Amino acid sequence: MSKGVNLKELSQRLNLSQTTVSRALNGYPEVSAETRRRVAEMADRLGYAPNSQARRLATGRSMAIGHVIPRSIHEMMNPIFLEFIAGAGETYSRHGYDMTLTVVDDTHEEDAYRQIASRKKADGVIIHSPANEERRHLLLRELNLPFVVHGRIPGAEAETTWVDMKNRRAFERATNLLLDLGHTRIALLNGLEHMDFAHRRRRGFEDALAARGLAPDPALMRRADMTEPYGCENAMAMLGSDNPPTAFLVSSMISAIGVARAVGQCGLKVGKDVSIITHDDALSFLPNCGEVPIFTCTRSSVRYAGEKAAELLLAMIADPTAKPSSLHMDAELIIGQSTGPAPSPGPGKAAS
Amino acid sequence: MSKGVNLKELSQRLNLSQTTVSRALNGYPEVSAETRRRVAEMADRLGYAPNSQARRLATGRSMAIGHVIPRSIHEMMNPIFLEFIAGAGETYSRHGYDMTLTVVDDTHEEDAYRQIASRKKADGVIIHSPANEERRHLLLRELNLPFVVHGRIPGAEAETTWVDMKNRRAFERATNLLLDLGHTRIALLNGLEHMDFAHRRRRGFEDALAARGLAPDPALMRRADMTEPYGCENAMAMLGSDNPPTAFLVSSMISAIGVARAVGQCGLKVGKDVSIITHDDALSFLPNCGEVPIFTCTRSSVRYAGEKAAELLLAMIADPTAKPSSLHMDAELIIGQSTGPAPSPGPGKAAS
DNA sequence: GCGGCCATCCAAACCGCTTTGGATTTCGCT
DNA sequence: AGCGAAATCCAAAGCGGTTTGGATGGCCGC
Repeated sequence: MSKGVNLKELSQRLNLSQTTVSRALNGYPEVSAETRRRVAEMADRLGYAPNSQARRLATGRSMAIGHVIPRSIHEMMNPIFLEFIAGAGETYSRHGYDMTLTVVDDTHEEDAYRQIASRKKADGVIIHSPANEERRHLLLRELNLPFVVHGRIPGAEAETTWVDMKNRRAFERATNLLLDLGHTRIALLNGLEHMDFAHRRRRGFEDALAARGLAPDPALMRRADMTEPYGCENAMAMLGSDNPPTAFLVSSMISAIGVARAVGQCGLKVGKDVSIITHDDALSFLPNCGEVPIFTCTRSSVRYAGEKAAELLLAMIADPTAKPSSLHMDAELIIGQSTGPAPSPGPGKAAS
Repeated sequence: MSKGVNLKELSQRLNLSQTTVSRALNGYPEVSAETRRRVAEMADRLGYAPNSQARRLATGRSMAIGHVIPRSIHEMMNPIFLEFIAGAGETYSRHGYDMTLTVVDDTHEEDAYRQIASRKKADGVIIHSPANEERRHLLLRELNLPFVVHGRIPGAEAETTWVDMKNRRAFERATNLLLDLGHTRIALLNGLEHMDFAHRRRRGFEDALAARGLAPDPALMRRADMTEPYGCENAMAMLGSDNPPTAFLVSSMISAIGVARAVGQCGLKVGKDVSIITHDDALSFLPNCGEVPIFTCTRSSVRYAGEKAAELLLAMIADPTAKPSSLHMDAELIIGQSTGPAPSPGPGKAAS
């Protein structure tokens, strides 16, 4: 635990060559057990730790994974992004990799990737929240930089490695649940639909309606950044209209909380007068659990997705020739307190 | 924009030495204008970019700032942390620094710092959310690793560089506002008080009460992770008690939303029957603005704090001999829709 | 005409590690 | 004994930059 010796000093103290010491520490076989022991002991007596820059230079691997976040992402995806990062970070550190974040404004995103590639700042990157017409994967391919996608790139599913949940399926099931409860006027508060995930969710919603011969009502569909006020304002407007929805399908817990606030402000009860189903990314600061969760939801842990995406990326780096393999996760459909049978339509309904 | 040449190849193509090329590119004076031009031109024709590992090794500076997040932090501070990071990240990239995150479980936090120091992974670090009895700064001092604190370390204010808001003052003012509105039963939903910021906030609350000769009621004080359910459940319990509060002072928007939900569920109106003041970290996904913000709040941008903390750290690295200099920011007190005069006490009050 | 001073440029050392290509010793086996 | 294989270990060559300590040549002043 002293100041910090380097390999040279360490090897001198041991009367061994740098080669042998290096090999002993890195677990190569051509060194005797006894020597290895001596080396290990001296190494930690002197508090030796290899300089990572030197090691990286020598091995040609930067032992880091890059995440570039354009401002547009982190404006809205904030909490989800961090949760993903937290999951990925664990995997990285377990494998001795570092994680570097680059915050850039949207116009410099491409530059950021080029820099990572040309200056060898990372061995691979993660693509976050792919859009409908995505181009980053083409650039990365050209730069020869391994990557995995959190989400899917439409049209490139087969040739890329990705981790995603079944967005369409989840919202289809959620919609069916509402339909089964008798709701027919269902509002959709979606995320920005130029993002792939939101696009798929809408399809799930529409498919479920169509399967029962219902057409979606454009007046009940919104798309935007998934903030709390977004949920509240739109729900308020819809509930105030003359043909209000009896149920909401919401793309994020945060907006769902806003919807719940609106419902309360209208003097209605969530789960009784108005049903809400939300997607739940299992964010740690927005727990939706307990005996009966507050919100009925489709749940899929973003954190877990981060862990898995990281594993796939590291595997890809370790063996660049391997075929792309992806992870397609089902969301859980969890019944909470926010759903109930559709209220009977007739006005002036009697009690009980 | 070709594959990627290195300095050697570049210098050969130019019939110059590596020395000269390196100097030309790094802006040293001992190279003629003409040569510099030629070098620059060829460099970008061949798409030359210096290998960062090599440069780091040669210069001995890692050009990176480390952030280590123990699991305990990111469980609860999630969104705030990311917002800070986003601010800091901008500063870093503007100065050519990288940002590396290390996610560790609490027991390995110290190891993480030791590794950063001994393997030279970063030139400095940021200490996040200091506790009441904090020890990280001692370790970092011992490791000789420059750092700045986001928040303050009690007892070490003078000898460390930090960026913090005036927590005590903010909550004192907020409490005074409520008192001025006639509220006397004010509940405090605080963050975990083993953290310095929460501790200060409570003092602000208590000081304001004391100044008017009021004693805080322990039944109206809570401390915990600032989740949404935390706000809701506790507000619910307090509002259901036989001597309920008429106002809430909350440490985080997220919990405040929970409080608002509870108020609604009790059939009461926020800003009329019950007042709420929250601290607002100006998180981008929880906007609390508009003509009249939803919540009356004390606001201080965490993002800005991140930018500033990063600047201080980089300055400190550039000149290690400089005296510690800190940034102590005032929070804005912003009147929103969630506060109003205390309702008249008498039960069975007549209308209007 | 000559020493001195800039202005330019370069060869080589160095940063701290990994890895190649032997050298040396030991040992089993015929 | 003799020999090849196996076990250990090492000197030195990278990795791709930066930086030190000169070289070289032109120009000025005396």
